[in-house]
Amino acid sequence: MSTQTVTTEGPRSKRALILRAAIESFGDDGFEHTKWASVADKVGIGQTALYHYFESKVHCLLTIMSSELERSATAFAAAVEGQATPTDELRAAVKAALDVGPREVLQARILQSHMDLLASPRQSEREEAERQHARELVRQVEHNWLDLVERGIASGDFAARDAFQTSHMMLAMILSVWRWYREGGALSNEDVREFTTEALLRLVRA
Amino acid sequence: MSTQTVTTEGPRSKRALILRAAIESFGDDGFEHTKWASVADKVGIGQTALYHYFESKVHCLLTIMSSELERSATAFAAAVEGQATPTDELRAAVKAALDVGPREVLQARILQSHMDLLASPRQSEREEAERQHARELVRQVEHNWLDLVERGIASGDFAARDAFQTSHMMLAMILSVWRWYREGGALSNEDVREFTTEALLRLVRA
DNA sequence: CCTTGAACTGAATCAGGTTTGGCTGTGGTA
DNA sequence: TACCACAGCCAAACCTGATTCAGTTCAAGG
Repeated sequence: MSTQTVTTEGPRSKRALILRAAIESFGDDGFEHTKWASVADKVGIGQTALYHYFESKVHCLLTIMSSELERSATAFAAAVEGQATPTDELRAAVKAALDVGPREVLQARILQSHMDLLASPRQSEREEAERQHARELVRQVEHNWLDLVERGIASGDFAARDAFQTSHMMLAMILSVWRWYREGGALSNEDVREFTTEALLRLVRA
Repeated sequence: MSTQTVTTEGPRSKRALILRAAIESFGDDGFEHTKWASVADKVGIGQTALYHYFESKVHCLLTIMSSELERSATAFAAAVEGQATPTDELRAAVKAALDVGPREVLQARILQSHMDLLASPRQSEREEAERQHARELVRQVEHNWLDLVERGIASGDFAARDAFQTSHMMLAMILSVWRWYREGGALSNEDVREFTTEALLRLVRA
């Protein structure tokens, strides 16, 4: 028995396929609107087989959210690494945040739409663990930006203003892009990055 | 028979009470997490009585969203009315958007969390009608801000930059407040309004 | 009184996520 | 070679919570 979800991926594992299918479905049709069974269909397995890999539909969602958070946290660190000034760091961080493929866009949208899920505790042990993990990563991402702002203020590159509000606002400005941005729309990814970077700099510059 | 929802409020109608209870529950615990029946309990009626007023749980949610959109659209119009310059208009609009009571904060949060619901069509007629209505109001609100930006650019008060991206970003900056703001927290409503207004002005000013 | 319709209800029904119990095939090992 | 453990899978039963059914109550108007 047991719905002991796998931690070490076996060679025949369909975990990655399920995640991929779930991201597409959740991203395109919305989480509550997609039937868990339809994800199974997409992968080509029975509905109950899903429970071999995830404890529940929500657990799968939390996993997707964590993975997106993980990506954006590490991308930030990598981008900022070795930049000369806070201004350059900011440019690099924005590029890292916005220069992503279509799957990451979907993940970002999914993450944003269900951020509130991280607020209240989960019944199940594994779900709760995943939630805690995601919360930690959120803190990490927020901390990354807060730190950047504070470095900028300390160095005099950025104006001395409430760093907390500033960093939250920056994050909101960046993430808001996914609300309206569509691949192949009037504005290219490059355009958006350029605009967003300048907007952020206008916001913080001394 | 029929679940013909009431359009003209009768004197014994509990519609307003239901909405009030639903806003509290959806706002505090989240829409998917609150049981429709518990809303009925809160009001003191049987679960099925809810269907006399709303076609479904989602229909109630859509109604709440519309009402919040309506409020913010008209508040914007009223605030901007009669201001001398686009800069003054912006100040007034931000004040109108952020100077709201606790119930409106909840409604704003509910609205944001379920914006994606407006994307895909609904099965039921009345739900779909309410969705269309809400979409129209969203367009209206976005249009309000876009217009403001364009007026500002035309008058030379604001710098000439992509008005579409600018207005979306402004909206995001304002709405992001509800993600972290809590009544009685370290920052007063006044503080936040002040900070946000200045941030927006820095963003658009020529 | 009698009728009408808003307001309401308890008892089904239904949909979808989840649990149960068991089957299959592969890789390691005695 | 025989066997074992366990990842991977499934059909059918189950449970929860939203929704529908088939009425009942009650206040106002004629």
